[in-house]
Amino acid sequence: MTIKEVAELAGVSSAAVSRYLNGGSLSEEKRERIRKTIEETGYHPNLVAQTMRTGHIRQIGVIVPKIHSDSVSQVTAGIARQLRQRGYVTLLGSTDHEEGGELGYLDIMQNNQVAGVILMGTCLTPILSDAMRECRVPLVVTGQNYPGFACVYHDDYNAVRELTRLLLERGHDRIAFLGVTEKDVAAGQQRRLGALDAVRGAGLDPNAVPVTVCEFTAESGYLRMKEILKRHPEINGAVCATDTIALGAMKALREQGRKIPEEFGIAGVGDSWACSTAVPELTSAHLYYRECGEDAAAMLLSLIEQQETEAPTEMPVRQMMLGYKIIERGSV
Amino acid sequence: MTIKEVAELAGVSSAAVSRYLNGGSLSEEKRERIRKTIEETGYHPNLVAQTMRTGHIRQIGVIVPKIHSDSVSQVTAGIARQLRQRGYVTLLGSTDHEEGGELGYLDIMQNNQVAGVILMGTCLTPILSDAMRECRVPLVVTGQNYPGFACVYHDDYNAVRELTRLLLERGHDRIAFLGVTEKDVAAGQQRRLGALDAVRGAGLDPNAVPVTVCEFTAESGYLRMKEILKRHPEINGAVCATDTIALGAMKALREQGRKIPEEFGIAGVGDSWACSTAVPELTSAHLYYRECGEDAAAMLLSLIEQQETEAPTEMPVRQMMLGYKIIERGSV
DNA sequence: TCCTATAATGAAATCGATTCCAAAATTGTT
DNA sequence: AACAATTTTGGAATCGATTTCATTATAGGA
Repeated sequence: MTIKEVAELAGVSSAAVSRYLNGGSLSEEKRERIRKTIEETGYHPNLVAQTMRTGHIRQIGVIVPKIHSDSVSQVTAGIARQLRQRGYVTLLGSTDHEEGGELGYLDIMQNNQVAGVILMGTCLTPILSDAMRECRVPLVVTGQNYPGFACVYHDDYNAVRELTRLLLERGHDRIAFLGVTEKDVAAGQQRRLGALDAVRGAGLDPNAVPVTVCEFTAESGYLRMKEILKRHPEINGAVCATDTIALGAMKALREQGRKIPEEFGIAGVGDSWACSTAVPELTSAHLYYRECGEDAAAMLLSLIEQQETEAPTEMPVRQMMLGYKIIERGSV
Repeated sequence: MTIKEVAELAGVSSAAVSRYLNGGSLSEEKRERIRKTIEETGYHPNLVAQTMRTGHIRQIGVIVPKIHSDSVSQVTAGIARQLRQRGYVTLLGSTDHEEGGELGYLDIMQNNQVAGVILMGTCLTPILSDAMRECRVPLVVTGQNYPGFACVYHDDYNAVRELTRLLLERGHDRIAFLGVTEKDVAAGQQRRLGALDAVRGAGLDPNAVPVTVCEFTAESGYLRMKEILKRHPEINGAVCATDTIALGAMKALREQGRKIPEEFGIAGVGDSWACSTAVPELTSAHLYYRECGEDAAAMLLSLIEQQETEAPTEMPVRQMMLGYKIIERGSV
């Protein structure tokens, strides 16, 4: 079914049908004939042809490091939900943490003529930064604060700072920090800084805090925790950059017979569903992943609409930081 | 940058440039001039225009019930990976379990002129079945065996049967089954049948097995398990339709002071990462989610390629069942 | 050298929509 | 009734690619 065939059947020109669909002067009589024909034929305009002619496409590219991950899929759910509500569809690209995967997808998305891109940030390399700057369509970053780019991200620093403060208040004053790669500014650097600043704020020596770097897995948390317990048997608490790491670490603590929370306090970040199935339940900082996705999508769409309507006035880069909520459970 | 501009710069016709890109007779001299011009300008053909002209689009619609879920995101990762490898992109639609959401997305995908659709199945309603049959592009279902449609799914029945057999062999001979809605044939009906048939196979009475229906959450598993323990204090084992439910159920068991695995055995399905962080670690049936996604994508692409090349010969519907692997851990 | 195959070439048609424009129809004003 | 202003209308151009087709250049064979 094409617009021409509909026009033919309704006995009008294709221009008339187009005007019917998009608004334009049309006699009531033809309007009715066209309405009926479209109803009977079940005609839907071809979006590809529409895009071709107008240059407007309602597809948004979403580039994520690995869709199979609790936090990533939550953010993606938020994005997809918001986009759908506003009549857009999601073009998903999952890099599987492949080196330079974002670059490839940035190209793919642009070849597909997407109206905008949401990039879930992990490590910002100069080469990626360049590619992002050269991106011909609006772009919003989630989960990281990339200076100079529109971002929606979490208050990682204060979330972990408060979490650590809670541990210290509970008397777990010789803590270790199980972090992730520093290449990841939000989850790596910010969370570590938050933990160490809380230690400093309590009048303790941050240099005495054992700091280790884990993968984003429970297995890695388990192994690193075991090492720390061997090297620093005196510690009585651990702040972990993610829940997964914390849950792995708890296994190591059980093996060593450390009593949680009496002799040892532990906390994670992300408020994963698994927190409440652990023994004891894991204290964590809730981050608003879904909202992050929704806000990022909303921000992107407003950038796109701005670009389409207004003259290209210079606009300020928008950065949005979302709060957090400490969920206290039995592990501290 | 359009093909015309490239042609202009290279001093050839746009037809020549098109032939350069798609193969066709071209003198070595022009070939070189075009190559250089494309390199200098960084020209990429406009995929929308290409699609417009050829009718071939390299986008696949993927409709899932809820992207924020362990199993769903694993399958999606497999799909996206396979599609990317073969030069396709993923148009993601997450229905958030909204009533009739699949129908809406089926329309959206077709309006976007996708080359094919992968539908992650949950509940098959007659109305959905009709919509799927009316789908104008090839379609593959994952996770469910919908008769008459191309499917890639798991051996849910035998996975749970073997799991249950294991529990019984370990002496947990008075088991309960914590299932999910029967509207979901794979996770609801097949898994329940597997459990009950194993009971029957062991010479026990399947009618004596308490069966309950949970949501797909740990909280729900916790509540239902608590009820079962109150009503049937004699039971000494539980087979759960998902790991999440099982992990929730374990919390109820702890509260009641049931010793796992000495006095009580429990098992789940899905081999979630959280299985190995539980105390004791949860025995589960590993389902090949990622492979399911990859195989579904491969199957869809072969259908598409078949359709594009061959005459429309009548082809048999392909149904692929994937195996499972029992991962025995401390909970049985 | 001449003639026939074959390769190379670009003008033009095409995909399905939107939109400009000039012409036709309708309305309102004297 | 005559004219101006406004609305309605469909033909044709357009978006950026591919592909057909007729034509020209080249190669190979006698």
